[in-house]
Amino acid sequence: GTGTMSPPASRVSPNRSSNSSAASADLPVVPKKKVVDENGTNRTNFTTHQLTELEKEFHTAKYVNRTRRTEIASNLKLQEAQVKIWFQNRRMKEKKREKEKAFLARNSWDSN
Amino acid sequence: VMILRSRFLDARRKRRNFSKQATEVLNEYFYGHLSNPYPSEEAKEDLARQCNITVSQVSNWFGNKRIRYKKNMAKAQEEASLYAAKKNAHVALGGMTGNPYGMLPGA
DNA sequence: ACCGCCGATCAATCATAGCT
DNA sequence: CAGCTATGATTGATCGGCGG
Repeated sequence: GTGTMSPPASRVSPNRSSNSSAASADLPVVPKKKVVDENGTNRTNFTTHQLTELEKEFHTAKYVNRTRRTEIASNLKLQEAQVKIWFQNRRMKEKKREKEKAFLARNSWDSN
Repeated sequence: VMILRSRFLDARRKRRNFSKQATEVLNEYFYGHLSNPYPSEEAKEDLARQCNITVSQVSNWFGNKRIRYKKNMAKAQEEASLYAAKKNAHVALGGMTGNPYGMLPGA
C-alpha cells in the first residue's frame, strides 16, 4: 500500500468520512504546498536585525496599516507580503501561547 | 554564526522526548486514522490530556509525524502494519498486551 | 473582485536526546 | 566519549474560508 493522508478535512471539502481502517491505498497525492521552483528554497531567512525591528514594531502595534507595512518593508528590505505574513504569524504565535495557558489552567481544575 | 543564533533560540533547546506511553497513544491515533490523520481541536485536547502534554505539542507531533511519514513511507508503513495488527489484536482479545514495543527494529 | 486575517498545516531546519 | 539517528520545536510561507 501507499500513503494516504488526504489533506485536512477542513481544507478539502465539507466531506468528512470516519475512515478508521488502517493503511488503505488510494488518493493520488494532492497538490499540497508548492515549493516554488529552483532549489525548492523559498523560505527566507530573516536577519537578526530584521527580526529585531519587526518585533519592536509588534510591541508597538499588533496590526500594521498598509502604509506602515510599506514603510517597514522598505526599511528592512523585505517584501510587503513578508511583513504582512510575519505579523500574522506573530499574532498567531501569541494567541497560541495564551490558548495553551488557558487549557493548562483548565486542566488543573480537573485535578483539584 | 553560532553566537548570533543563540539569542533567539529558546524552548527548542531543552526538549524531552515524550513518554513511551504518550507516543503509543499518539501513534495509535495516527495509524488508526491514517487516511485522515488530522485530529480536531477537541481530539487534540483529549490526546494532550491522555499524553500529559500540551495541545501544541500534540499539533507538533502530528505535523512532524505526517511529514516524516511521507518522507519515509516505506519504513513508516511497517509501523502502520504494526499498529494495525496491534489494534486488531487489541479488539479481538479485548485486553491489554503491555507489549514494550520501544523503537522500531528498523528492519 | 480584491485584500487582510484567521486557523491549520506544510516543509525545512535547528538543537538536543538517546542509542550504538 | 564520539558519532549518528530520532524527535520535539520553531517559523516563513501556503491553503481554504470568511468578512469588509
